[in-house]
Amino acid sequence: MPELPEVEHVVRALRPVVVGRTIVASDIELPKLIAPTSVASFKRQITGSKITGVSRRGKFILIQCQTPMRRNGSASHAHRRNAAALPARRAKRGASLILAVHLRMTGKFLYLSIDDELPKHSHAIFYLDNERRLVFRDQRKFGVMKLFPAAELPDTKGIHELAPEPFGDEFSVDYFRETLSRSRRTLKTLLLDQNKVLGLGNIYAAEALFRARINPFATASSVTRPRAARLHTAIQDVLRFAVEHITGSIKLEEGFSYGEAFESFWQVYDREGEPCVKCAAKIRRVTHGGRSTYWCPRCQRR
DNA sequence: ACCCTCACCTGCACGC
DNA sequence: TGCGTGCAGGTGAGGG
Repeated sequence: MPELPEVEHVVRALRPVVVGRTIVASDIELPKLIAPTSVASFKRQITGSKITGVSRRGKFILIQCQTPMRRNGSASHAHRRNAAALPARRAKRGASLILAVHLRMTGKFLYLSIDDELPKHSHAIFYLDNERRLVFRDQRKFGVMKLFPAAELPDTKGIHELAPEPFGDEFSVDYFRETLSRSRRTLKTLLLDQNKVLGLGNIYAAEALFRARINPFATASSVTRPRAARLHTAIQDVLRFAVEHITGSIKLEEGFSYGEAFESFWQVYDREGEPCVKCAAKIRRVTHGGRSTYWCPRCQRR
């Protein structure tokens, strides 16, 4: 159930095992996973393409693929357009595609050998040229996959609106303060808006607010400069800590696990009624819109 | 632009 | 044992 650190972990785990591999065949068991693209079109485009890179934008996993040179009329429309627009030598290499994957709540990648049994909820299977399968499974079926020409990445809906990466220069204290000052929503809500602050989910938002000692229900625009700076630091610290401590291999089981350091890492999330680690007050929880917010009523008074 | 509710799905833990 | 309820780390649509 991934927030940015979990997605980053998946990217790092995928990269060494799939980059350089060619997808020789695929099965899509759940057409809505790739909608509105049809299964036939998806397979036609992806089959034979070589995975050239795996990266991340926010919580999207971006798998770069290079389609092979096509001989005749079997070329895709995108390829044909490129062939017309670009020099012949470039066109011969085929099209550059991106498979953007969002895991949502329960999406996972598995890297299986050919005789490993497919687990339940395996919705997409990519057969690689080394007798292995890259499997996407997703119990709740919320995950999405989208295949499009690499050139369209900057314009892709859902991606181009995303806020700057939390570890990039663009996500500065100034940017953060500006963003807060323009919103009258509560901090908790704002921190979950991927177009404003990128990478947090329900857990890390709660943890960042706790570390910054700021009330989740404070109005964003009313947060003082020093508090905004504190929260900015807390966001980066929380995400960085998680990225550094998530462990586990996609070769074996379900994506990732948390190292021992995590034992004491979640200080408020899922700890309703337990004593605050700093002041021993009882951690509180409220739900709105089906989502829980956890906080310490004493440390995060306002 | 915002807020709220609902929707998308399955499974698990809980209380009776 | 079962059954009903609420909850789950994400996001988007639709109405106000």
